[in-house]
Amino acid sequence: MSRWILHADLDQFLAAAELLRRPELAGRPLVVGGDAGQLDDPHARTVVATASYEARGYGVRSGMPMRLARRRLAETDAVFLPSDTTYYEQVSDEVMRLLRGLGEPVEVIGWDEAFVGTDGDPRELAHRIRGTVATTGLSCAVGIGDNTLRAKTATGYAKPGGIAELTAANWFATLGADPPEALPGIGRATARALAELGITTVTRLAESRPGDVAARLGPNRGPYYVSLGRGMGRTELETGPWVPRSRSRETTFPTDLTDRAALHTELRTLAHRVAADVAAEDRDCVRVGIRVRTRSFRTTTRSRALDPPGRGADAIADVAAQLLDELDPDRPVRLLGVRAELTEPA
DNA sequence: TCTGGGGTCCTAGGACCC
DNA sequence: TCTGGGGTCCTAGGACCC
Repeated sequence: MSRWILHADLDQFLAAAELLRRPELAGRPLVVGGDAGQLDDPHARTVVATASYEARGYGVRSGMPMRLARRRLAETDAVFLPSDTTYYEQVSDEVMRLLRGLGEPVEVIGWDEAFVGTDGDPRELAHRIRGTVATTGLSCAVGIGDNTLRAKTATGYAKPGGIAELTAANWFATLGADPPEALPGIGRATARALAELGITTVTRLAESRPGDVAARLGPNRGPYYVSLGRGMGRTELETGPWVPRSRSRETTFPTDLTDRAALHTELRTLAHRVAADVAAEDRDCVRVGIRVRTRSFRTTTRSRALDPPGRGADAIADVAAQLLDELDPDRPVRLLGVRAELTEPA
């Protein structure tokens, strides 16, 4: 247990990582997203993964359709780069290695985010984290909190590249009047459900009766949301390596597929990629799932135990094919995905 | 906003068993 | 079989995060 929790969040990570190896692009709007093969396809159905701060100045945001981003940046000297996940993982690994070298407990929670705990001076550590990250050529914002939730929420006030602090002492003064969506873990759907209960601010959420929220949002989630409103979080960090529980691959096709044989070909390709990922983990698959999204954006999933568990590509592909046959989509398919649930690691 | 890809966790209903 | 209550597993879907 740590007296203080710090949350470090790398600034515009994918764009910043690209600038590390292409410093000549500094200052120009930069947008990262899509695969290398789709970059020049004007019809590709991709979205923005990360926009640099310059690009954000033109209203470009993560998750925005790439075609819209191109339109917004049409009159600029913007640069568009495909996602290079292998490279980002390398850069991320190096940053996390340096953070672990600080001598404090570290919990990695994503490519560009980590919690660091300390019983010492949190301001001093925050500056040390920023200095350490700076040695890689990247920068980060740091949130200081008395638990994980307050630290992560604080980072929102620190971006980009600053330091902010949220504790029990200033929690409600800082965001009590904000909508519940200001809290990590509460999205649009939950916010709407809370609004129907008359809960429109963090303070009102904190003052709600857990049972009332549970009746609407579930026996565990309800009380959990109330605890979020109160600013409660963990003070214990999970410092072990991240162990994936599943591996999946999915593809959105440039144009919808209707041909059954073509769907099966794509499904097998995905299943073999998943099988390779499973084998790379040196674990077995216990359950195979597929995901089908049709033209109307309606998404359906099916899954079945793999009996016996294993990692054979054909065994995984055969179950996926069975599930697709049983689902038998009668509408044009825009996305196909295959997922493997994994055994516990050895 | 014609809406990616890779993950995690929770919920709820039905099956099944005692 | 005019029929209870509960636990657990399986499955589909929803919500959220980066």
